[in-house]
Amino acid sequence: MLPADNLLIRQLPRLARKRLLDQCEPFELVMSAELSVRGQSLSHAHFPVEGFISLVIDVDTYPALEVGMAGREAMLGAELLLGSAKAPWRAVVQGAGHSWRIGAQALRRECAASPVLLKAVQTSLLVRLHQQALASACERFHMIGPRLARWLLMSQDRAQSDHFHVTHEGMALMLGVRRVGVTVAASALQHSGLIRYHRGELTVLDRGALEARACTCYAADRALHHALFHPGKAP
Amino acid sequence: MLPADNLLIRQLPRLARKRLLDQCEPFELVMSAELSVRGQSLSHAHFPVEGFISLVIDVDTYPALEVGMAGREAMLGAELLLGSAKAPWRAVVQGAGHSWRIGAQALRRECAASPVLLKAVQTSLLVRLHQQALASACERFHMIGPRLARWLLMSQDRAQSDHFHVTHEGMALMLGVRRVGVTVAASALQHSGLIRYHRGELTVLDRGALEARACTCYAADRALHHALFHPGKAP
DNA sequence: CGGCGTGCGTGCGCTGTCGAACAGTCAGCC
DNA sequence: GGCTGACTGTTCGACAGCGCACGCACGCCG
Repeated sequence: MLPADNLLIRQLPRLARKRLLDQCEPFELVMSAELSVRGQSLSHAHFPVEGFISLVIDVDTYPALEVGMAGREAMLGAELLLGSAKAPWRAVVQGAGHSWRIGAQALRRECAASPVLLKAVQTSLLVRLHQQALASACERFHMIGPRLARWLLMSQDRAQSDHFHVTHEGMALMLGVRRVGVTVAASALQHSGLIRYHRGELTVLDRGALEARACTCYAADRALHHALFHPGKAP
Repeated sequence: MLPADNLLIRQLPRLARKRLLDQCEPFELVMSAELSVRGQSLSHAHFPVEGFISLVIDVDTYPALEVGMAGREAMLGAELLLGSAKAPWRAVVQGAGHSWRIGAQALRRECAASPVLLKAVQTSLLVRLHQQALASACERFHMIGPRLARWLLMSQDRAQSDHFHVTHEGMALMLGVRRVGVTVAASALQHSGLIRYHRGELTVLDRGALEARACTCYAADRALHHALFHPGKAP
């Protein structure tokens, strides 16, 4: 793997990048591993290179619900800047792969020493804040089909592959719906030839069509990310 | 009004408080005024003393949806610390009253100069992040009745009065439901003697019973706030 | 005092999702 | 080669909330 192939790290100037990487250690993201559990502070921040991580919240006895995602375009643990409070969510590995991780204290130290890193982490946090606000509305208003399409697109972006491992059950937990609901929605997508899946192996066949079926939140999310990380540039 | 009767300001040590207030100017929160509009950066941060402010997001053609609240226990604009990006939400005054406001640049300057202020603003931001995550789940899973009860309690806390002005239409916009849905839920509460209302004037009669009817998010929200602002202390 | 706008209550049919339960199918393993 | 566990598909009744539409009541203002 290219040592800096996390986009947040890659955009750092050479010196700052080296400083940061010196403090990081490689970490293997293992499918379904939990990098943090509810009510505990995060010990490390992660900069995924290949895999990706979902932030999942549990309320009452309801299934589960994804409230955020972090892949190579972002980081997990930007909120460590704000203090080491216990988070109400779990961080679950959704896609296996390599990542860089850095201890909470070291991250704060590096941010204090490197304004450009600080800025990157802050922006990452701002993205999270905005994404969560949009996600609230998505959960309230949008239907399963479009939400599933959106989730597939976002996962594909982060998995950097048109093929990844996920079951209906797993998607149901992310979307906060029943497994059966996902089966219906996914069947429709498969029959239309947009995706193909078989026993947990899912392949995206037609991204364009999927984008057309996704709720507006997908486009909004990308626009947001772009606006914050590349202000001023055309899309 | 007591000059520092915003809880965030009040908890500052005397010197830091004075420094901050010197940079602030009084600002009148007028009912239904919009302190920021979608897609524009916030020009000032606010520390409400009496009124309170809702963060509202608009998606597609759907009604509206509240994604955050700020009253005397908090501040509006903590995210200015992270940069001055355009926010995807509107800030709407829900309860009239006094507030202190400070320019975005001045806020950043003061935070740089006063670690204790910085810490307070950071904690405020962390609270927002956690609240939004919980709110997502609330929007996905909970029913209108409990959500309405929760909203009434949260509003009462911030209005610091058992009486405030709000119509069914207004509550419907906050909860992202139809006005009729609120009418039904509110009637039930009124018939049970928990609240009383008449043409936009609403009074909470039985807080305890309301808490029993509210979804778990109300207790969760309070616990969160308490844990972050008063770590270590018993509830 | 009569009109009009705002706020509140009710009814009806529709639909997306839920909960529960069950059947079929494929993969790997002893 | 058959068993076992994981994954997928289907069905059924129930129901919360939706969109739409109509009616009523209060209060302000000319």
